Amino acid sequence: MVQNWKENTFEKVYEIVARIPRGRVTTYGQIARMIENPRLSRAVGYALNKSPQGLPCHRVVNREGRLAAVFEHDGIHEQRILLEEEGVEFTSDGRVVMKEYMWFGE
DNA sequence: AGAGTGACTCATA
DNA sequence: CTATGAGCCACTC
Repeated sequence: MVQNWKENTFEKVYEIVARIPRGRVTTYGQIARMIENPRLSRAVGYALNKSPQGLPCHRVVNREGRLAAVFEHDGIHEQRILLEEEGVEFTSDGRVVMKEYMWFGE
């Protein structure tokens, strides 16, 4: 059915995010490619904004290796703490070492 | 239907 | 490196 393809797409986004292994990160664009909509990166971000609770959205970063500014409150990046707990390394710029920790799915 | 916005990305300068 | 413009999709008014 095509009537709720949108919900389907969003569901896929949630599934993928929930599927990100511990200690790994991925990007919006990568998720978009996984759901066969490479140009959906923007909508993916929107979907994550409306994402249900319990989703490890802190493992989703942009191409630079940084997470959305909304995750930062009072000058503290909670995502960094969470990811560091999982073993993800950061550069001195505060960016994730994408080369080592970017997840391309299975 | 049209315009504005946003957790994005890419190409140029 | 930063700054801009453009393309993309979904949502809201």
